[in-house]
Amino acid sequence: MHKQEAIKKLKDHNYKLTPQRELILDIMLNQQGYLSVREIYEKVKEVFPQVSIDTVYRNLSLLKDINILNETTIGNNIMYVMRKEIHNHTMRCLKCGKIFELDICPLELWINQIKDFEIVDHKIEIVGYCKDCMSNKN
Amino acid sequence: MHKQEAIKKLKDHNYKLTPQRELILDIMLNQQGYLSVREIYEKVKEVFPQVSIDTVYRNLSLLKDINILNETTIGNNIMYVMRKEIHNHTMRCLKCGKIFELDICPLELWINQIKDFEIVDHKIEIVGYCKDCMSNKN
DNA sequence: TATTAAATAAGAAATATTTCTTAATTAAGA
DNA sequence: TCTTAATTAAGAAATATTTCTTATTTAATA
Repeated sequence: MHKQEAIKKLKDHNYKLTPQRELILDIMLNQQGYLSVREIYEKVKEVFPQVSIDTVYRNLSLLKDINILNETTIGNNIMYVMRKEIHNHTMRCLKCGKIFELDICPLELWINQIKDFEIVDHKIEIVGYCKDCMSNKN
Repeated sequence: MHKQEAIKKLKDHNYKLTPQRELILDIMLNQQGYLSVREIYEKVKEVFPQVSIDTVYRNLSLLKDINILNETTIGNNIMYVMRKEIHNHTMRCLKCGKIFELDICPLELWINQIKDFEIVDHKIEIVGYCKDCMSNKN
């Protein structure tokens, strides 16, 4: 997702491009992994110290509603990440051979925590049994 | 980590094996991925409806202290998983070729959310630059 | 530039999470 | 079975997160 694309989506829905909203967009565009609301709020405050946390909640939720961000819940925690169009990760069924796209990247949750390694690329290969083959593996 | 091993660790530290503590251990042993404190608390309550959430916090923290559980923070959320001895996932440096062990499995955070697929195995391959080679890639 | 619907900050309110205190209970070993 | 240090439940307290209300400000378009 490019910035112009995101801005167009906002306009198409008659939402305004406020400085706060644009900053949140920039933060998410410059971020590989998932961030919690609090982490995003802290980053916004660096530029707008007076920002209301309500503004952050409101905008993240809105950006999710118009499919700019993906929202996920880990434990009790709401987290956001830029939406991806390309699906690099798949699950392959050992029985029927069907390939299922993983619309999430498990690595994105960890990327922020890996400090001593500059990640260039990664592959994830999951194998197992799909819904249809689960009960009939032979 | 097997149950007897965990119990021995408790005894070695002069900790008692209470029913609540044993249940928490069982829950974690029967769980592939990370769970939040709340998720664990809900499971404990199914057996001990009167359990205090403080008991859950206390025991999880204790089990982490004696290296039975791994604790991680995702966003604002504390999560726990059984400690693994086997490191299946590595990061390989493109420059010096060194292999670094990943003591976490990024997939464990997602495993609980994958409902329609029975995972048998998975591989994660990360490539990039290690700390020493980051600034000198040629 | 004037208009107006959308968005904002501020603060309160509602929930949720985490830690603490205390008195009662209990696991484990003598 | 007795003893005792460890553990517990209960409830309060301290924090943290999320939502709501209101008055004010502002982006976008005419």
